[in-house]
Amino acid sequence: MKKKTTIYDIAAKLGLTAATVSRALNNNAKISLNTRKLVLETALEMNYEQNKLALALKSGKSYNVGVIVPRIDSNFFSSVIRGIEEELYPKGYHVIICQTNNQENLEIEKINSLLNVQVDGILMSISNANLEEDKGFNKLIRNKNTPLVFFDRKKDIKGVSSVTVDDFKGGYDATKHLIDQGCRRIAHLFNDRKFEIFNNRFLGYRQALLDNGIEFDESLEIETMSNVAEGRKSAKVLLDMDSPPDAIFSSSDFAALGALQEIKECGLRIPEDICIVGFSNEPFTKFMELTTISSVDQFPMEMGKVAAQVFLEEVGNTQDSKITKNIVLTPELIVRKSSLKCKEG
Amino acid sequence: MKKKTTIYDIAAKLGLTAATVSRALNNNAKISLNTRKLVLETALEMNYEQNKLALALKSGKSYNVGVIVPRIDSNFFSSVIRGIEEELYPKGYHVIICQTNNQENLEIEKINSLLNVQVDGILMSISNANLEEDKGFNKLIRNKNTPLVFFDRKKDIKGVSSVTVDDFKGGYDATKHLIDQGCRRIAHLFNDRKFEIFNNRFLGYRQALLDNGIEFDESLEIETMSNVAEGRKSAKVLLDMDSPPDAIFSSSDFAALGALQEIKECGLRIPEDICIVGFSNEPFTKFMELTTISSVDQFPMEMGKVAAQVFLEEVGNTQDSKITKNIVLTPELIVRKSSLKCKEG
DNA sequence: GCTTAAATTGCAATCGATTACAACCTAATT
DNA sequence: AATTAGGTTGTAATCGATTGCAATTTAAGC
Repeated sequence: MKKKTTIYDIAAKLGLTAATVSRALNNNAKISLNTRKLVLETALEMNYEQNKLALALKSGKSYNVGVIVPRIDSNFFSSVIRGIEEELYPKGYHVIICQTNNQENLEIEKINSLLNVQVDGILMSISNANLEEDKGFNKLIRNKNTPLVFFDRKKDIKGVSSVTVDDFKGGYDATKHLIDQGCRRIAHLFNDRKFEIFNNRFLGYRQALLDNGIEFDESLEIETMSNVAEGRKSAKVLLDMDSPPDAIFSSSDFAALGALQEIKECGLRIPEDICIVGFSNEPFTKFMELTTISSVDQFPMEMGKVAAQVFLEEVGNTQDSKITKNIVLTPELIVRKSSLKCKEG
Repeated sequence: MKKKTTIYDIAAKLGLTAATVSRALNNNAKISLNTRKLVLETALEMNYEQNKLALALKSGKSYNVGVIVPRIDSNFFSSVIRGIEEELYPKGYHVIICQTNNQENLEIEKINSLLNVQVDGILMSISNANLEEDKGFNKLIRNKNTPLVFFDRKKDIKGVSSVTVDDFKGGYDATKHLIDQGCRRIAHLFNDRKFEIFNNRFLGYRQALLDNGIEFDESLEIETMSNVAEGRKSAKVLLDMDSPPDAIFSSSDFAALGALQEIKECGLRIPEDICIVGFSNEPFTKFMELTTISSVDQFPMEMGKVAAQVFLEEVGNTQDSKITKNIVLTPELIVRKSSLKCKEG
């Protein structure tokens, strides 16, 4: 059984035409009941399976979508992809994965690569916010046949839909929660503000302070990359201050963890002395041995599902009047031990 | 710019034939330097991009591989997939993701689905070890055109290659390490032994005890599912014993964490009173605030790369004499605070 | 200047499926 | 009995690229 059987094989065996077989198989056209039954039986017998490649070429639809992420082995992105796959598979689509490692050139290259294999759409989280509108994107946009949907990290390009999370609200809620816990000197570990997501968390933090009559203190705002070591370093700086903060809101769970470790090592208590809230709801935040970490959940799987739905709408929409959707999901603050002073919260 | 340009468009513009254009584009046949240059320039001008779908249909190679996992949003599987993608993309392949949620029927369905879209190979981690050799697998094997490679969780089918980790050694090393730390009553939280991987960890544990003159005690061997709550439950059982263990080797990091939490809450110290070693080296094991958890690293990304290499060999091998490879990777015990009594380890 | 070989390019089939249109047969209507 | 409608099936083009073979042009050899 080397070669796969085609409709021609079936046709030959039955003394029919491929056209007839095709129609019988598709139940569609008016084929006599007899031949239809005959074809169906023979197809089963000969182990026939439709070659979707041929179909794709003929129909112009590959039923493949490409997903581009910086890396797949991060809880956030793999959860988004899970959502995408679960939403799209039942509709007949397959999901092709591409990683960029945050390299701009790879980003463009993989977009083109996906277009070459005739994907019906591309869902992506851009790695670099600074990216000017260049070749790859322009080509995507110009040729309206291939819908593009951004998720989480988007670029403002007209005609391109996006699904993001309300980072401003996330930052705001986290900060407000800390204020409600009685904290007044609230530090913020923020990440590169050139990224919309980080900037919005920052702005939410500032606004919450403002709304509650707390003046922001720039010395409490420390740029910190998203890893444990950097979190520790920033915490050290904060603890060395004359009047250290009584809370830290970190735009990254990893930095939050680093801060937590540093603070505990200095003999301070969490949340009694210093409250901590992170961002992203990484799995480990709830897997702490003692002090689970409060964090902001972004519902990545849900984000994937919604992005998939937006894509489905766009491919389904035959009109030229494509409506651009910019969907913003609402994040949710998950309060855990690291920030819960009063149990009656 | 609605429609994509094809070689026919180029040919028409140049008063040539598609055949000539194709050859010029492929540098291959003997096309005069003039026309070649002309074609190349025009192609660039018209923004031509090869339609890989047409190529795939013609050549019989889609340059797509399917990867089937129970779920993608687990650190282990997403790391494997990362490895696969990084290894395969440079060779011109794209990776299609499928999830089974551990449902057997979905497993078969997705195999067939992938075969229908003409993937050049399938890499998979089976969800259920009990699976009898049924339709989907048989079809794959019978039609030797599509290589199949198992990773991590395999099935013994002749003619099918696999890449796994030496779970026996992982279990052995973890246990031996605990013995070296002076532990003598070593408990084991194991998972469903119908799975080869869990059974091998179990056997490694037993063998290490045997080799070091420690008799195994069945009451210290508790079947425990891979989650925090179950880990706590089992730890409770162990702590309630007349002579509780002085160490726990868990076949799951999640169960290990549960045990750690339970033990700490009971006021016992780790590692002084009880040592703990987990399995899988989940990210959170090193992100503990105080007591980082020792664990066995399975090098999932490496596993993905190796599985991809095996696939590449199999597609590259035109001979009918396919050699089945069963590669076993060596895991590595990562010793952390939860099991390190003597600092001079 | 004519034959022959070499260099280019075109023709047409192929991959596997779909589908508009044509053709055929059968049975019903007048 | 002839016309017609309806039901079935075949013919051939199409999707976009590749490739063996044929055809043509060009250049070389004598």
